[in-house]
Amino acid sequence: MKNLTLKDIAKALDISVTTVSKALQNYPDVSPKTKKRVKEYAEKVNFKPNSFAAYLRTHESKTVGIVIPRLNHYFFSSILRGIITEAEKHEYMTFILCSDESYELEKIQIERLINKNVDGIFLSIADKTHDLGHIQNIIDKETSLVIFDKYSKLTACSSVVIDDQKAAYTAVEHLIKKGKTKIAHFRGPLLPQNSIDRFLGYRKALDDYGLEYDKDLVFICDDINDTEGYNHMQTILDEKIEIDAIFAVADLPAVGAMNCLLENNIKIPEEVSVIGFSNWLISSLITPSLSTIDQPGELMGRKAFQVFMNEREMKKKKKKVEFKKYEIETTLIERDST
Amino acid sequence: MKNLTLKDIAKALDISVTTVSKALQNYPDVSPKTKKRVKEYAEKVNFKPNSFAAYLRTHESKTVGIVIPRLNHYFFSSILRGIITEAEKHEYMTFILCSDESYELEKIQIERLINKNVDGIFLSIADKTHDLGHIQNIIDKETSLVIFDKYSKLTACSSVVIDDQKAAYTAVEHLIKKGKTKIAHFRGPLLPQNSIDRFLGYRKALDDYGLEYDKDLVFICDDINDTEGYNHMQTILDEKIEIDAIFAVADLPAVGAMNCLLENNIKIPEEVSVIGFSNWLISSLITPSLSTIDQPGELMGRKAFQVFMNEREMKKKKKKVEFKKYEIETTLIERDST
DNA sequence: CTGAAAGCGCTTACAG
DNA sequence: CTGAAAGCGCTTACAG
Repeated sequence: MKNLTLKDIAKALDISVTTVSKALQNYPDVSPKTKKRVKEYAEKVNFKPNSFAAYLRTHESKTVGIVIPRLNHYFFSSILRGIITEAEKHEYMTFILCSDESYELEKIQIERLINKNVDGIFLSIADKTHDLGHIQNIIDKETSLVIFDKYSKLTACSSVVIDDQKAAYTAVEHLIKKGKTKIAHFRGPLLPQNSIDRFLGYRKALDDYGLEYDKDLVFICDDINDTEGYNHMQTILDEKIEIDAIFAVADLPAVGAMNCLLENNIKIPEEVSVIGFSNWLISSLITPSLSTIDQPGELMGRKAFQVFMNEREMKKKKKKVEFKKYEIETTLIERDST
Repeated sequence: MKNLTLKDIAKALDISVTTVSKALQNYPDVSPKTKKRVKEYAEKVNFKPNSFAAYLRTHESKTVGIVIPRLNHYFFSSILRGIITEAEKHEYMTFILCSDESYELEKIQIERLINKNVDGIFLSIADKTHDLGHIQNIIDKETSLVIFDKYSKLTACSSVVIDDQKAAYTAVEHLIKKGKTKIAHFRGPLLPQNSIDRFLGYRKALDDYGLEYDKDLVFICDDINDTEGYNHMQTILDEKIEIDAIFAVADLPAVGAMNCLLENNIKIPEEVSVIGFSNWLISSLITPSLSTIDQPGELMGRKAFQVFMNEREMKKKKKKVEFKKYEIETTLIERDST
């Protein structure tokens, strides 16, 4: 079944292609009568203009792309959901690509999106990304860019993030208020800003409450998964490091740590409290349920798309776009592990 | 920064646009010398042909679309990963849309994809889909279609699925071999073929091992989540229905049931064994860890894309495409809950 | 208010 | 082996 074209409609109604095109786009210089005829007919035959042909003239592809570091990841899936849902409302389609936390792959994926002429790119910078030239590249083309989750001070674009430092502070403060004094931190890798910020929030809470910072209580998770949490906890036990609480950079390492504690019959939260970060589905389903910081992914995704749309409108009106850092609120979720 | 065009290259090398185009596509009627010049230059300036313009001639968009019922869903995320990874290898880009298990939305999403001129659509039919007219619609256009996860006998297309009946049989057989005789089934909704098949596998295992089927031990999960599993288990306790095992249609209801059992201090697996289905990440992380059926999503996704590519090749060679049902192997994963 | 014409950036049948 | 020309399906400046 061949797709209908403007030409087909023009022929059927015995008017010109030009008039059909203008009528469908509501040009003011088409008579109401003609407009009505055209629109009714187009509706009847379910005509949709070919987006590829339209692009060639308008340079709008009505397409955006997302690059995320992980695909099978609760938080990023929530973000996807937010972006896609909002995109649909505005008749946008969304390409998904994954960087696998690799700098090289991230570069390639961005290039792919640029070559597909997307109108905008949504990016969460990979953990291993140490250089932002490829991101500058997006900005140099006329493609819009919105960064989410991972913030970077260095790029000329808007970002939708949370206040990681504040959120981490809240988590650690919560542990302190529960009477904990020897709080370990399972932190993320060294490069990404959010793992740095969560670490800083941890330190600040210790400082503010007069607890001494002990670098031997900080463990790095290079991959943010349960195994790393488990292993770090095992190390703590093996080396008899004294702790009474853990603040983990994310829920999975927290869950890993809890499983190690459970296997060793260490009581949670009485002997060791554990708090995670992100509020993955799993955190409410395990026993004991995991206290955590809720990081509203879907909301962040929606916001990111809205920012993109606004900036696009501004550009179309030739107004100057001001880049902003949008911060989404997080909440402390108290459960049984603290 | 304007994008380069064939024209720019032609001008730079002082040859015609035609020759540039042919050289880049390795036409045999271009001299090796010219080819080399063109290719080297194109490489140097990082030229990529505009895919929208190319589409207008070739009617290949190098774009596919996926419609899944759930976005934040471990199994579907694995499938996404499989399809996207394979698509990338073949220079395809992937649109993601979500039907939210709704028939109406599924219809709309498919129409959207068709209007974006995707070369192929990958679909897991929504639970609420009761009519397949919109799917026939894809087939009527020249768009390729591959169905995955949810199988339907009625559509003229290939599908990549598991043998749900056999997999369910294996799960229930496992419970029986552990000495369980009063096995409840938390089944999925009535419509989708896979929830029917898992139910049939359950019944067949009971039959084969001489256990009587008792319809009062079958509970329907309309939404396949933990809450439904929890609630059904609560009902069983409230109504003092005697069971010694549960086979759940998926991991989440199994986890919900386990949480209800734990709260009531009922020993797993001694008093009640629980087995799930799918092998979500969570099943290995909870305590006790959940036995389940591994359903290799990423593999299914890869296979689905390969099927699409093969059928596309066939079509290009004007050969007849034969639709097949590809079955991916599942494995029983024994853990602590059985 | 309507429409002929140019052009977006490609591909390819055809002529030389 | 090379290139002029037509055409994919739109949009829009321009003429009438």
